[in-house]
Amino acid sequence: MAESDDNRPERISDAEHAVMEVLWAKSPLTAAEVCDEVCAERGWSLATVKTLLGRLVQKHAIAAAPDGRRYLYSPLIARAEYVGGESRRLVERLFGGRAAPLFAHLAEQEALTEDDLAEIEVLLKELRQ
Amino acid sequence: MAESDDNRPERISDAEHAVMEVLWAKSPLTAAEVCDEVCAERGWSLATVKTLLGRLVQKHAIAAAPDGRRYLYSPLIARAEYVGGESRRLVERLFGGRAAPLFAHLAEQEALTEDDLAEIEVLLKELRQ
DNA sequence: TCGACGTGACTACAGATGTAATCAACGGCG
DNA sequence: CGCCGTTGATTACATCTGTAGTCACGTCGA
Repeated sequence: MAESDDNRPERISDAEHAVMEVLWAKSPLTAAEVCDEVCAERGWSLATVKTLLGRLVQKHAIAAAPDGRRYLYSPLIARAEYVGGESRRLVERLFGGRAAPLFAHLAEQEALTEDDLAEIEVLLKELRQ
Repeated sequence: MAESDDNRPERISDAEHAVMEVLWAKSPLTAAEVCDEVCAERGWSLATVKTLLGRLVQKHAIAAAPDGRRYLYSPLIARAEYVGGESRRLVERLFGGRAAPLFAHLAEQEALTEDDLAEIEVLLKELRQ
């Protein structure tokens, strides 16, 4: 057990993230099926998708289950987990861990819609009870 | 006005961001002074800081004003600008541009302190009036 | 049976990033 | 006046990322 224990999930890059989104939306999928979902949108070739899938497997972010002579890929980490981690990273880096300033920023930038405000209001109430 | 317009600020990497933080906190500073602020914390050498400063100058993120035989570095982009951009990028990538789900996530992860909640409540009221 | 095609493995390669050493020049101290 | 240290510039180099080509192999249809 030399040093293999990468229980700390490795960083997922931007392009890799696009692939993850596809698998989170629907899985398991073959490489070709993943390509069907993103290749047009991002202007990728199937080869690119294969590379990304390979890297994600290495990073233990997805699993490759043999199915005949190809693989079916499925996410190993939950979307919520990833999203949570990334959010926390950002809040940490930019706002010293405090979420309120982030909220203030989004508000200033008018990045908050009426709907957002309403939803947040509801959430606040729930958290407060 | 050929094509020079790099008005879109180039991407600032993680390490570079650390340097920006120092300059946002106080500027102008010399390379050595910047190093005083971060080298210990991040385990960097002065050489590393110089490289990062150079790259930031190239990216037009900071300005280097000659002062005798060295430079004084100052931010060219405001922290609020950077922070705003990064926040929006994240919300865009992970939540389809909607801020409410981000908030919900932070709430779930218990990343929101009582103080955060209070502050956000106040902000909400302001936005709502 | 045989060849076209789907498929994963391997390779490629440029650019970004993290981290730093080395070099050359200038200016102040002794 | 000459040497040393400070400083920016240049170069280095491993790794990660984005994007893709190539290759070998096995399978299915003709």
